[in-house]
Amino acid sequence: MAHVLASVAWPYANGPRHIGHVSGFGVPSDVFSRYMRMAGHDVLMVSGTDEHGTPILVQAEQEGVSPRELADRYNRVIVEDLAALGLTYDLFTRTTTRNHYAVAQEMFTVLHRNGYMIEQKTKGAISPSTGRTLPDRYIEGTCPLCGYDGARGDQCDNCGNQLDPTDLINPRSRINGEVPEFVETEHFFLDLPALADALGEWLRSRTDWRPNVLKFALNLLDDMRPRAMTRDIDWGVPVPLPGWRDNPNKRLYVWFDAVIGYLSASIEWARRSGDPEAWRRWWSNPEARQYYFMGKDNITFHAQIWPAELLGYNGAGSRGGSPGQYGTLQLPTEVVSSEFLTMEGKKFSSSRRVVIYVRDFLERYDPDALRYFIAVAGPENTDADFTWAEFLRRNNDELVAGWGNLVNRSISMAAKNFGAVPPIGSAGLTEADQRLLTLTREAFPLIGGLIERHRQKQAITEAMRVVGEANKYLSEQAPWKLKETDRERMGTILHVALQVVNDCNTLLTPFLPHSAQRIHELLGGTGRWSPMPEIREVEDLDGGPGYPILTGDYQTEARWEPGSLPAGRPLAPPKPVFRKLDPSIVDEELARLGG
RNA sequence: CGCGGGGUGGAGCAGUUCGGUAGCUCGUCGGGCUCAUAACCCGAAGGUCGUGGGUUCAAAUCCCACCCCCGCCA
Repeated sequence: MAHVLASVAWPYANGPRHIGHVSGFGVPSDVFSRYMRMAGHDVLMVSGTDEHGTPILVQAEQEGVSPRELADRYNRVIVEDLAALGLTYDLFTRTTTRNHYAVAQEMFTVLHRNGYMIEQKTKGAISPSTGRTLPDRYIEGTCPLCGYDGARGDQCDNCGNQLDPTDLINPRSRINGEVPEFVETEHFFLDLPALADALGEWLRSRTDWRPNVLKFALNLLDDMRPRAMTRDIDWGVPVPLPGWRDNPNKRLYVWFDAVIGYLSASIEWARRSGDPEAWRRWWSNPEARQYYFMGKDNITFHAQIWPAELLGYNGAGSRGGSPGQYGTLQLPTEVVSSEFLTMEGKKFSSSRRVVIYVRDFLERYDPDALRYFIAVAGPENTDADFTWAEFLRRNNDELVAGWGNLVNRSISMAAKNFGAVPPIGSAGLTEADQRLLTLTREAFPLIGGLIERHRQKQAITEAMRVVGEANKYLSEQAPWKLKETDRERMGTILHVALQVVNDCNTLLTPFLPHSAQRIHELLGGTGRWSPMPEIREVEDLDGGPGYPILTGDYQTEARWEPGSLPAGRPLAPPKPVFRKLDPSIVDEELARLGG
């Protein structure tokens, strides 16, 4: 038994999340966590909505509400969506809690005390009308190198060169078109060069990551410059230093505080659990394992910035130092990053309506249908494309025709002919029976190992292969032909088939938890098999406004091992578990997409 | 001229780390079965593994050059 921290990327609360988002961080982290719990590990899965930063302000202005109101609105939408997908967070919170502010400030304070936050004057762009930092990507103008007019402050999309906002010819704000002002401003920079050696040592000891993630992370080591961790902005966590704390226009950089969310959420979870120190089992214990789930755009922050913050907090960089009140904190065991999902060959884009929001998807389709698609065809190691035609095919030809049909044909034959799980006949088991049972038993360590190594595509494919073997077994044994001639043998075959259906259901539980619960019940099981998260309205622990959290009790009898359905357990004729979709949905959905 | 990913039978992908008869799911065609959501099972057709060189007894897999596609704050 190990302590396993599942740290799931924090969705940004400036709008509803689409299926690309949840394919990167959501489903993979839940599959992993559900499996690890079934395998007997003590899992803590935490996340929340990321609610600071300029895009929230921009969106709030567009919608004519305060940033807090906007964050409240989308926090709730996102919480509801993640709950509907069945993602089993121990705590899904938000970055606007008092607890988070305190933890983020403790991290900053100790990093500063240890010498890893250096104060520097820089030239920064601000919006003259609001006085706020104008982030590089919100500035556009003409590229000085290629003359392209739509170049952004950080990079030109036409020629690909990295730019500085001051390089741009005719710079203007993408938010409101005004000309940015470049002013001298003071900020705190995370001293990455002082942490580079420690970071490199840690990263080079990570040998079993997905190769593309590791390669990307190692590349980052080549360019370690100090990075600003404060902003000229009035929305965010105050900078906890004299002269800064009360300055309404200086705040911590959104990414500085967002990654701290993993720690603050763990602490919040512990405080709510009644044992305020419980979080240390995952953070202070060198034997514990920490996995971070995200899309590839977040690799920089999880393989560089966050480990650097931790190393600096621990006093492990070249400037030395000592940890603060949390003690030495553990660095990530693995940064598990997905690639990107595209939509009908195009990049997701809300403005161009090349998008399908989680909420809209779940209004028309079942959560397990989406979870199946993401698990079997998602962007695990390479970009993947979501098309409605492919979704239809995967759902109808694989999920319904393969797995759903196996469940349905075996239970319904047993129910109609025996009304219960039939016993093994006096002739015992044949070689074919043994073969199928053995093959199913052997699938447990194989598939478990694959999930543990984050090879979920291969894992679910292997589970579906067992399903295929069971369908083949039924066709070869043809129990329906024995109704009049050898009822006992018919019972044996169905007994074997039902055991395998039960075990396949266990193997598929991490991927398809909603249907797993139903199949568990169709097989006469009682109680909770695959638990679901619940939304709970809570008070802020330190006197702030209340908010909804996602949490749950995920203890169940489900174990990652072959089960045993007792002969004689009553069975009723089943209703289909999975919905077959009409091919017309493809055209309907395509018509909903823009452009 | 940057960084990252990719180009394998009709579709989607695995295999490339440590070279050795080209594999999976689906589709197509033919057959079987009828328990099951017209689902299931068997068989067949279909690929010069982006292009051109090179290394090697042997290359999808290693080396060099080139072409094309897709991303670059989710």
